[in-house]
Amino acid sequence: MCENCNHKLNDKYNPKEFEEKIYKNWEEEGFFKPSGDKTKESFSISMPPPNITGKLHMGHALDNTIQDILIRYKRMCGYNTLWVPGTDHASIATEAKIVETLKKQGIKKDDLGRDEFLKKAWEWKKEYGGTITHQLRKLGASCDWTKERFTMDEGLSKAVKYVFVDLYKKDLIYKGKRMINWCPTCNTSISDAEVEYEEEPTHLWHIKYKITGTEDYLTVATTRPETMLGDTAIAVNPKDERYKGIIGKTCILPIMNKEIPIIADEFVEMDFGTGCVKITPAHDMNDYQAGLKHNLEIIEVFDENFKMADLVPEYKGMDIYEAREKIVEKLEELGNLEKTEDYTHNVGKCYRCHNTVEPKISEQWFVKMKPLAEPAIKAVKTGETNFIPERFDKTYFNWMENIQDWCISRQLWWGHRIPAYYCKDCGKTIVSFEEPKECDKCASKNIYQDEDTLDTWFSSALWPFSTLGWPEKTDDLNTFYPNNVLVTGYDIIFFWVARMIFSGIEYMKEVPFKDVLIHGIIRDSQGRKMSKSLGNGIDPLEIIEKYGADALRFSLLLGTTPGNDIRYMPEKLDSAGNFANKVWNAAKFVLMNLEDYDVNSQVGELLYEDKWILSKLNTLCKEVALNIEKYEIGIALDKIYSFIWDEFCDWYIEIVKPRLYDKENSSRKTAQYVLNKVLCDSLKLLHPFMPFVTEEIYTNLYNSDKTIMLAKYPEYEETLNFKVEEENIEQIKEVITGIRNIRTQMNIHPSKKSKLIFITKKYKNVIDASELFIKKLGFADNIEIKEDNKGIEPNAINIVTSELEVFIPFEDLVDINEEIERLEKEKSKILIEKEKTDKMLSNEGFIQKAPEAKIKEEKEKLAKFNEMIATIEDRIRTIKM
RNA sequence: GGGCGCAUAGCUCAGCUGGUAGAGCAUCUGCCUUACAAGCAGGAGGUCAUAGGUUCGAGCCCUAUUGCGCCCACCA
Repeated sequence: MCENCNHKLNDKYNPKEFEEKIYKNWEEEGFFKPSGDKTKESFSISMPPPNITGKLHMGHALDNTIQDILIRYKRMCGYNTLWVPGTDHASIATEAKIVETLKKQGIKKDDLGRDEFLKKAWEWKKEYGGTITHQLRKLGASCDWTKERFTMDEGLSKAVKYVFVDLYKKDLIYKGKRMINWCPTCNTSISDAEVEYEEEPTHLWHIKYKITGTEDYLTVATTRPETMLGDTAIAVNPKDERYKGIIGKTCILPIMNKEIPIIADEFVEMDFGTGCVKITPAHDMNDYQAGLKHNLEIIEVFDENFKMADLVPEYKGMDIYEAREKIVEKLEELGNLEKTEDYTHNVGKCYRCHNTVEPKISEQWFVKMKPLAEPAIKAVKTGETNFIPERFDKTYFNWMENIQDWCISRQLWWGHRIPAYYCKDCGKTIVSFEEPKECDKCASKNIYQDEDTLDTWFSSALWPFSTLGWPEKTDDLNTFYPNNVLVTGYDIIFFWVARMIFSGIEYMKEVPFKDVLIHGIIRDSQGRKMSKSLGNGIDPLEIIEKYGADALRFSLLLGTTPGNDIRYMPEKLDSAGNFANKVWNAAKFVLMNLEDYDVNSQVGELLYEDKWILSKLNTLCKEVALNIEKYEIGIALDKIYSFIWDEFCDWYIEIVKPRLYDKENSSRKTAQYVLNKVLCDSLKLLHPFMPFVTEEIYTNLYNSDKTIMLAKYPEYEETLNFKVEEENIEQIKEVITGIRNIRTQMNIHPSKKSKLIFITKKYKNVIDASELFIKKLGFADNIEIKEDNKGIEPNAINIVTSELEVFIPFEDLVDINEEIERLEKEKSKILIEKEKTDKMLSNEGFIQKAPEAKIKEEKEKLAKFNEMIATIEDRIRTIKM
């Protein structure tokens, strides 16, 4: 211990006292920045940029804790690490938020005009856009804030423009009139991925259409009677015997009293409804396709605000549901409504506002997906990018292989404005990085820019390289692309992960990340999704306030597996807090006992227990590293937890106390050395998971060192592998547990000491060397070692373990008959175990086919059982004599 | 319609390439032992959803079934 160490840990673990201070210090010291050491391998992560409208929720806390653990671990391992933070402009969500804010001030978006609106938006961004990044600091995220980016900052906007122009030139972006999804609430087109389907109860209305020139009717079943005003055909399946005769004829569209053709198309399912479908090309994806195929007229039933258009004056201006009602009434009145059935179907909803989306024919910009998807599929197939857990590649393939062109234009103002310009005079479209001064066809200066902006995901698709300075050829790009891992939830594989993969391949000629670590979503204690409307969300900031960030992080990760949802139990926080407190107290103990310790002093010979704990620690180092490399974070944390609590605190510290309290003890310094080393390494191992407590303790213990963050992560060392001593101490532990067990059973107070008589030859040295702590932990005042059990009085308790035999002469406390009974019980327990082994070994198949090592192991076990049984039987006989 | 996940102690979950089940919380018993009562020591609690199969051996692999959940597709 350093001489100038005057620090003391406070009596109580109180994270509020140090978390903020520590984080500030880390950031100011620049510890989050890459080491810049080019001789070291690099390791990089791009943080999934949270929306600027957002505030930290449990999902962010989980996502960023995982990333922080990985980056802290790699940093301590000596890698040149970079974790790039940033935020996303989130076009739809933000625009909605700003519109809402303006509305409260009595201002309408359209009255303000585009430029003024954007001014307000940037003001809003400046004021609230940083909220979440400040909250991430509370969590302990060790990202390099000096490299923080925003999807709409200058550099990233440049990248977006560059990509748009380039894809256009490559003919991978085009503008066209298509049927797209339109959100009437957000007032913009959205992509297929942005539509969520929800089951909704509705009706199936059966409507009769009169076949022209006959008295016969066709019945059509529909969920959308209001769109019938725009019907331009009725379709049946060509194979349908029922309708064979009428294909090619016409029927009368009720209300409109219009003659429309009866056509045949394979897409009509014969066994659904009546087998007749009304075709409304303007308002249904399938109908639109059919309309194109059969050259049908496209009649829009709704106006641009999704109110009824002027097809029938009576309905003009009505909203969809009102019109539906009125039209059904009208049909009934006309006698065209055959029947109404209850029906449940899927309705498309906008993933942002959750209102029903409408299919709409509209001119939009699209990215041609097939050519981009192909190499992106290949990259995952060949393992250039791996999903963890693996099963998510199926989700990815399924989507990528069936992908449709991506609608990227949005009728919004907040976002990257599409770099397309139109000549008012000749109508030419000019897509260019710079705003053109004149039309390159007719030289007209009468040019205007496309009003639309790009899908927010268009810019985030470039995130892993645009944040590193692309399209400039930067040093960072060279060093940190591709990223090593992307950490995100399965809910944005389509939105983001897939799009980053094809963008990375297209522009960097290399996948953006090697691994994609997928985590689940956090649910409430009843398994429900956390949501604003349910009000069941848990605020991570409140938890940090109450329990500290370390406890929150711990509670989010202990016992979790990649890809699985987490049901969040607030009780987990108690155990997390208890653990932090445990570490704190252990450190306090070590500190108290190291006051007179000089780190530079000669270390004496290591005792059995010293080697035992060092060997355990050594194994732990190896396993934890392996687990983290495999992204088994929950397992790694569990191992560290049980090492610190069960091995170090419950055993080693207790074992070593007598040595420490005896200032004359020759091995006292060794104990101090081991305590110091084990605590120090444990803190380092734990640091990526619980950065704050570990830092607070570490810098207090070793105040010549500025931070634990940059300390070397403990590694496995062959010289610290003490298998024999490990086994020896495990045996002693078993005996001590046996002694405690008996004493509890017999209700003997700790203050009553006893004598312990060990029967062993093999363990004589171990017991001699361990006498001090065996006495303490075994409540003994005297230890005797004998080679056999001759002459032991009958009223002594006998404890038999696989390697050792111990007697506790409790004399008058022992009832001989009870002792016999107890020994018989012990014997039968072992017999049950022995039988299992017996059965295995007497199985010929086992002997023939099981691996040698396993057979040997079982044989040894059997021998051990036999020995134990013999020992117990011998004892019973002796007592009875 | 296609795909995926989950089902293990009272609760929430771990369980690696098959070797005979673990943790936290809760519960019971005894302890204020000078790091920690936010603690220590000890205990109880499981036909690993069901039925088959593969195997010397299955919580783990295969098949089927049941229940719960998710994703994709979109039959009006």
